[in-house]
Amino acid sequence: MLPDLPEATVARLPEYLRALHNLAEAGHETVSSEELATAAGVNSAKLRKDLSHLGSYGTRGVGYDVALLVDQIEYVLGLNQRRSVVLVGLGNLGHALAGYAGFASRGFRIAALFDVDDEIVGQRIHGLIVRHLDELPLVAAEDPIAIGVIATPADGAQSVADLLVAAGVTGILNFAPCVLSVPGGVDVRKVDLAIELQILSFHQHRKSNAAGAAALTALPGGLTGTGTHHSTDAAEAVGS
Amino acid sequence: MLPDLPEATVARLPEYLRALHNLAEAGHETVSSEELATAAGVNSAKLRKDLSHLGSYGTRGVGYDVALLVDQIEYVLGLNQRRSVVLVGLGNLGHALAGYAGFASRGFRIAALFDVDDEIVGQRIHGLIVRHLDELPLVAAEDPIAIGVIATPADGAQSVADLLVAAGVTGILNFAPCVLSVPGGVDVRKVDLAIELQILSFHQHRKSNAAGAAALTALPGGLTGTGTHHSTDAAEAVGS
DNA sequence: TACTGTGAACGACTTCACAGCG
DNA sequence: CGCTGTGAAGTCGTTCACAGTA
Repeated sequence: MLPDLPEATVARLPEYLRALHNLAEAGHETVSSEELATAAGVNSAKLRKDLSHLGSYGTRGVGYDVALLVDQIEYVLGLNQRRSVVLVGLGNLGHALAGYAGFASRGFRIAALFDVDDEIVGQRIHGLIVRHLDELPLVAAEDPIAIGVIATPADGAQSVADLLVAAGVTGILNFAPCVLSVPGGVDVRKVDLAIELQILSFHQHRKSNAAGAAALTALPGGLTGTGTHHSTDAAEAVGS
Repeated sequence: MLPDLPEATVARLPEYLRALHNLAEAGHETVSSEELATAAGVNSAKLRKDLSHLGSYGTRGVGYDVALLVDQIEYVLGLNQRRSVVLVGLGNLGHALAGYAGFASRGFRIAALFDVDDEIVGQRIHGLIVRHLDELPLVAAEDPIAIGVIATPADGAQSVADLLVAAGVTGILNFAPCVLSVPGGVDVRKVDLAIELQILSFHQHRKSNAAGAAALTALPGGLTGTGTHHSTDAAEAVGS
């Protein structure tokens, strides 16, 4: 029933979905691969190939039906069934995550907040009482947890992951700066601010080192601006 | 001077760096590719190839000198020169980011906080006064800004990006759920919680759909546990 | 001997370019 | 005619397996 999607495609589907929601709100009923691609920040060939993997049917000469495509993508991503999310660690970051609107927007429900600090346990944050981490098994027994978000310091993260796994969680989003080891079948994704900054730093270091050399090897024709970037391509009109 | 590194390698260097710092604190003077690889959550072949791109010299039969490797990686990533970071948008998330310790830990310095909301401008957050976004050019003129972090709602993000670029910023970290378009030579990286959750959701949906089929097509030999995962490989000891 | 560094095989993803359909 | 869907080519990244060295 579910097609086998390349990881790279899966990672882009949520972006397509957001672009489609925007288009729907703006009143578009159909959209061409070219339009949707620019809205999502990719090129149209990639978008078409991605959508073709879903077996999704566009209409040649017309484009894709926006509402239909939304349904297809939401189905494939499993966004129909509401998934319970628990958040562990309510320091600065956890506090912010608890209030993040994007959480609720796509079928995710924050089921509980956990911490181990006595100063934090018992507090009400964005409408939920923070419970002690020890209660996690009870909560999980009541209402199966789909996804656990770890926003603790690095040293506690592995043991939190172990608890989550023991409670039946099969998807973990890790904000702690460390590697987690989990049994097979459990999916871990990592978000790390410091890593992102260091990658940006590399590219700047690279550019400033290249600057001297670039002056010497300047291309005849002198079109600058095609620098190092994996980012959104800003070229607006490539004259033919 | 700087070697040409594959993007995939660049993205892993910060993780190696963190692992190395941990090892150094634990008193290790040298480390083998195998040890470092597990500490960083990759396999050893990948690690060796990555390091070989830096032209880094390990010692055959021994391993890598921890302190030396730290220096090499920090140099390549450009972490020697302190880079100024500005943060735009001090809602829930921005507030948390302003207090994030990881910011300062690797040569990044928060130079200023900006917002447009009169309720927020003027507040002191983690030791810095929030300034109005209009003052960005002044701040940039005084002290060149390397990296801009956008933590605003999606609708404001593009114009913030434009202002940052106009102020000479060449690296942007975008937390807003939207695509930014920037001129060539400006590097944008995106962090999006909702996307990560949706990817996790996909894998769960996939697993639960596969469950029925898997029971029928169970492999002779019956080794379960090698599920769908791009995550840290949890295999602890693969007996030979 | 124990480990690194690396050519070569492999696999994944992207891009091209066009056949084919509405 | 315009646009999707897709084979085929090209690019990038990973893994293997071993030669070579301290």
